[in-house]
Amino acid sequence: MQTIETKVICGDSRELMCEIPDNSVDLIFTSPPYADQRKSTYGGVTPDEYVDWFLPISAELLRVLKPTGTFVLNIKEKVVDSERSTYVLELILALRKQGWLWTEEFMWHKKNSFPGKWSNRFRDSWERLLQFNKNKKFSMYQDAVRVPIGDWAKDRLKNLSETDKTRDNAKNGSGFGKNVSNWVGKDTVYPTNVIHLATECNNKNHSAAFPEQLPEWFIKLFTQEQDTVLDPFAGSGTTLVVAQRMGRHSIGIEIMPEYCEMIKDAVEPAQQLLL
Amino acid sequence: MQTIETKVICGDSRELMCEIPDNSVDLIFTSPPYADQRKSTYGGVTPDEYVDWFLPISAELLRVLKPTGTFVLNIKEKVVDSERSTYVLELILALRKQGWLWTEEFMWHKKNSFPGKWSNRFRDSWERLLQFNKNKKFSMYQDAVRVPIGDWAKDRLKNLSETDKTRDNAKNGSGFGKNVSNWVGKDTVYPTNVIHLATECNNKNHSAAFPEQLPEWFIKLFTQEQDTVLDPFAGSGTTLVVAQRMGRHSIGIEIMPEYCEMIKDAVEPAQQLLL
DNA sequence: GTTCCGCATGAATCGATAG
DNA sequence: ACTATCGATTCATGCGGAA
Repeated sequence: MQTIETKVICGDSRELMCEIPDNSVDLIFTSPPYADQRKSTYGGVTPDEYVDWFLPISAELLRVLKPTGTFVLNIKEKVVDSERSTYVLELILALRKQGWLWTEEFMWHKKNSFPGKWSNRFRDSWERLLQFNKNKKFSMYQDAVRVPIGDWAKDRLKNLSETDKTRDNAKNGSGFGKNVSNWVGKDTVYPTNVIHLATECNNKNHSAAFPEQLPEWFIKLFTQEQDTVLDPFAGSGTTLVVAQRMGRHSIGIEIMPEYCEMIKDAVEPAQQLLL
Repeated sequence: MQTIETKVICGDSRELMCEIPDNSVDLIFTSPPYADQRKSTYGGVTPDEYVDWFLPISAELLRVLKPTGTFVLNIKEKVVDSERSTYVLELILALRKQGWLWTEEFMWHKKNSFPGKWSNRFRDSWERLLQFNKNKKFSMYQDAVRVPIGDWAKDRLKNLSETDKTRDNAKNGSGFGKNVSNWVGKDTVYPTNVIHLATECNNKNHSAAFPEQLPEWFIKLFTQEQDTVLDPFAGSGTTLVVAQRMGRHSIGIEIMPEYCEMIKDAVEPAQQLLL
């Protein structure tokens, strides 16, 4: 019997992250408020201010993340005056200067982004998932996210299986059939850096910025049970809910009181995990 | 009867672009050599040098492009020392300083990306298609690239009963209901900014960096017949071949003599177009 | 004339080994 | 220590020969 802790902190990430000890977090997964032209909305930071606003927070993230931990940032720049803003590009460069390694850029392909039409552009149906690390060596559990092999394989391999396996065994004779081991259990493969998920329909009363499968995928990939996940912009709490369900400790910080209450309702204060 | 001209120039883009008149090109579609760690390979430019190497070329591109024209750049940064290089980000910022507008970033999802397995990353399965313009107003022929409606949309529309539509119309007036009425009975929709194509499998004697459908899509989207397409890094000539077949004039520049000959063999010197 | 299957082949990346 | 080269790993695709 193990306890899974899910901690919700209400307030500003810039002030409250000091409560979190150094090198204590295995995964940071967050989707910060995107820069917006309009001020005075939730987290209304303009594109110009964005990097300066973010850097103090990421400095704290760098402090609390374990050396083997990973920071995943879900973000997509908006269109301002017919152009894509460049603040995300500038943020990546600034984070590297701050000491982060920019390990990878995953792409989330939002399959069913809602229809719409503009004269000078098509619907935006992808978002960036930027992976940053403190060191070149970090924890990654690739087998946790294997996916079924593509449909092409079913057609190609269906008549091939039994006869081909025996033939390969006979031919090699001596050694342990190298090829055979490749074919056996070949119904899953490793994924790529393109993540194919539908956006969630907001069937509940609150809408999340991303579907539960998105944090789930990264939590599987970068953490094990009993590890700790941090979301400094918890929003409606999707990351925390998923982390708790998956047996990971989690910490969420959220500045909007109504979201805070929502998260507290959504998560159990302490969940018992059977080991 | 109209003549379609396909011009192949052998040599260095930096020197030979001066032959092209100002404001004469409708679309630049190119895939420059990606930055490479090793020197002394084809186009061996290191990541550090890349921006400085590219800017003189893009200055010429800015000159020859029509005010309503579009520049599409296919590129993807490699991994260097366990990190993604940042030269593409820096290039985008530098191009904006040079006067280009960064209108959009399309995503090419390569379904059959190069295989491999590593301890710290998955296979890279996408490339950037950066769209730059000289002005906010540019030519775009969206109807030319309509795609068959996706299965998800079929399901969605199928389950959408009359009452649903009325209710939605009543609820928020504009928006969903209106769009749906546009959709009903249609079997094509506008695409998104994610392009889903497999790379060409080179069992032929020529290999191209990208499949013909890639330039084809952008040529459809940004040009009409009799327009002019430029590829300053023509490579095996895919862009030119496609442009010619689609009834667009084209100019290609290529520095490697053997590729040059290949292109000249692949394209007809002057194609007769029946109007 | 179809359909089926074997095979080669990539805009790759890491880690070990060698100079 | 620092760089250059090489082998191992892996999967979707289209061609061509076979059934």
